[in-house]
Amino acid sequence: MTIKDIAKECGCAIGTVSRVLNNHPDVSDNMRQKVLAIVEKHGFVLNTNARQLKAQDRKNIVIIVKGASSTLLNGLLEKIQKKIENLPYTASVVVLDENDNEGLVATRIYFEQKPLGFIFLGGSPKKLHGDFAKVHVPSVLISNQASSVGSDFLSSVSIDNMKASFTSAEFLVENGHRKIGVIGGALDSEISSTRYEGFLSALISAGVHFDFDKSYEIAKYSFEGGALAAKRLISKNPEITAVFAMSDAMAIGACRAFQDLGYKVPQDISVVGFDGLTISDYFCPRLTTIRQIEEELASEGLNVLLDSIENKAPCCHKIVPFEFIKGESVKKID
Amino acid sequence: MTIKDIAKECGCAIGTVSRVLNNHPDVSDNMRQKVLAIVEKHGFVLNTNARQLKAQDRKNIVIIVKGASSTLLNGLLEKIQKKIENLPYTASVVVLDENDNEGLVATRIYFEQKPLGFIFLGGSPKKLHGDFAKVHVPSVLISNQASSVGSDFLSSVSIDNMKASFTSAEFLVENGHRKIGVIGGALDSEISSTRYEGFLSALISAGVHFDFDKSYEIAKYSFEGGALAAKRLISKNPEITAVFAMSDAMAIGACRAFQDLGYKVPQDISVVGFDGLTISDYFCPRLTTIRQIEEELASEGLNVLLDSIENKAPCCHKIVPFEFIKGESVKKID
DNA sequence: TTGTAGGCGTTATCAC
DNA sequence: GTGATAACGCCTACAA
Repeated sequence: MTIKDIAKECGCAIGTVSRVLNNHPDVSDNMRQKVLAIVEKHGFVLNTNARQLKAQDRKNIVIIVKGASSTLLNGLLEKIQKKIENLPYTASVVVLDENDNEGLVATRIYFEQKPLGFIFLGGSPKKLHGDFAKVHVPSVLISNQASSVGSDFLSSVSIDNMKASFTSAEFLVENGHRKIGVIGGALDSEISSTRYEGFLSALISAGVHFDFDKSYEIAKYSFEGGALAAKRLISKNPEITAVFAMSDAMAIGACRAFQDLGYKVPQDISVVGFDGLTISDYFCPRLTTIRQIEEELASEGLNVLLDSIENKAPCCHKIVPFEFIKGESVKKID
Repeated sequence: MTIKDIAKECGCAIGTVSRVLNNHPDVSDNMRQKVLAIVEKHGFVLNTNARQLKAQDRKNIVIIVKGASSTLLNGLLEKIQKKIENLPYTASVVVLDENDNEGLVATRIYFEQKPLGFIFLGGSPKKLHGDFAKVHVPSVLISNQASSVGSDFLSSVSIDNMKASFTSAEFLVENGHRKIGVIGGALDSEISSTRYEGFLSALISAGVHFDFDKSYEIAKYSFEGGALAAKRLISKNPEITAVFAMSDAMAIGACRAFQDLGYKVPQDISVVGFDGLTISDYFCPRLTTIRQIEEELASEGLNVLLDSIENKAPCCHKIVPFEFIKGESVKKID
């Protein structure tokens, strides 16, 4: 069933049908009704491929979500999709797992679909090198800093990770903690190293020593990763009184592991997280954490992208505010 | 940049370029290399719209996810996308929030894109009536039963919710609980009413009375919903010794609320959940729950859909096994 | 082995 | 207001 069939059945030309279906004004009411009736009768709709082939301007924005398990990213995704709905664009979503390479995927999609732009929800600037340099459409990385990529097309919106981790670490120190363990990602990840830096400078400015080999455990950003790392950490360094975890998921995993080993949180050991996931407010104990404000991240991210797309604004790297959540997972010690 | 430009630059005809790009055998190696080199140099790829316009067979499957916040669904989504990648189909994803109408959205997409089929991750059979009846392509609802819809195109894959909730409730009863509260959805939702039915029949067969008005609290399937309902429940019926929550999220919310009110779980009150989310194994206490096996749900769901698409198999409603997780959130009482 | 040309379903620009 | 007709980018007989 094509526009042609409709035209034939209607006894008119295809142009007329097209005009009706595209709400062009220059069609007689009479004809319009007639066409509409037949269209309705067959439940006919225009072929999207043909339209887009013709109307050579795709208005699609591709959203690439890294790690389906992150509640933060899913909240963002929903918000952004909702916003785009009200704009003259469409959005398509690709969900990747931790091991996929978002840069490669984006590059493939770029050539296949020629979207207007990309939004990366999570994902690492590290993966946005190499092939991705060929992608010459505006993109924005949300929740991570991407200035290190040095691309003319890639913007980013994130919180000040350094300051945030500084704040958390400072809070631990202020509460009397001196022997602090860290559960974080490998330091070749920009985000992990930035958070580590912030943590470290808080300790340094408080005159607290930190022994990397003894007190830093590398883990995956997940419940399981946090739990495993917590066990390794406590066994090689049983004196620690607090743990700085680089994500809420890790923090929760760590809490679980500590409880399993007979330590109570925060009575026996304090834990701080990072992200401010919904669950962190329902977990027992409520997590002390850094909340990334979804609304802020989502709307700023989209704004930056649209500004690049519509006004050819140069790429930029925005910092949005975060919130320190006091929670209940840190105990004051002497 | 089109096939034509490549041909010109290459000094050959567009047919040759097309053949190279489609891996046709009848091209001289010489020519092939030459074309490939130029294609590579420009990073050129064929226009998807034009191909599909021509090859009139769209191979797209649309996945509609209801409620971005569910970890269960997101795990499923990732698995299904991965599976489809290895098949001669593409998949596109739409994420809806709790308030959207998945039936309406699917209907719109059906007419706009004419996909091969739909996969609903979560969502309610209730919403798949009405307009959705016009959607004449195979679809499958995953994690809920859809036989009640009575559509010839809509299959479903789910666990036996009745048996699962029976199992949970039975476990509570076996552990000495007689005064049990329920935190569930409104009973006009098929899933909630089925789970309630299973719960009830376990109580009945154990000779335990259940007073709906006094002991059933309607809540949203979320942490917050569970927490609010738990507070209402305990204030109107402080004698309960256990709570049957219809989702892990609700159960976690309830645990949080109980702790806030000074009740310890499971010492003072027992809680069972439903879903078997990853967090349920990390929460403190570990949740007693029903695990829906993602792998099973994902692969069965896709199989059912593909069987309908490829072999015109009639729609069917499959039951996949669940797992009862004992956890630590139920205490044996006398 | 390679080039040519018609057509996929639509839109838009012409005439009429 | 309406009807032809030429693109859009690609594939594929068919011809050379």
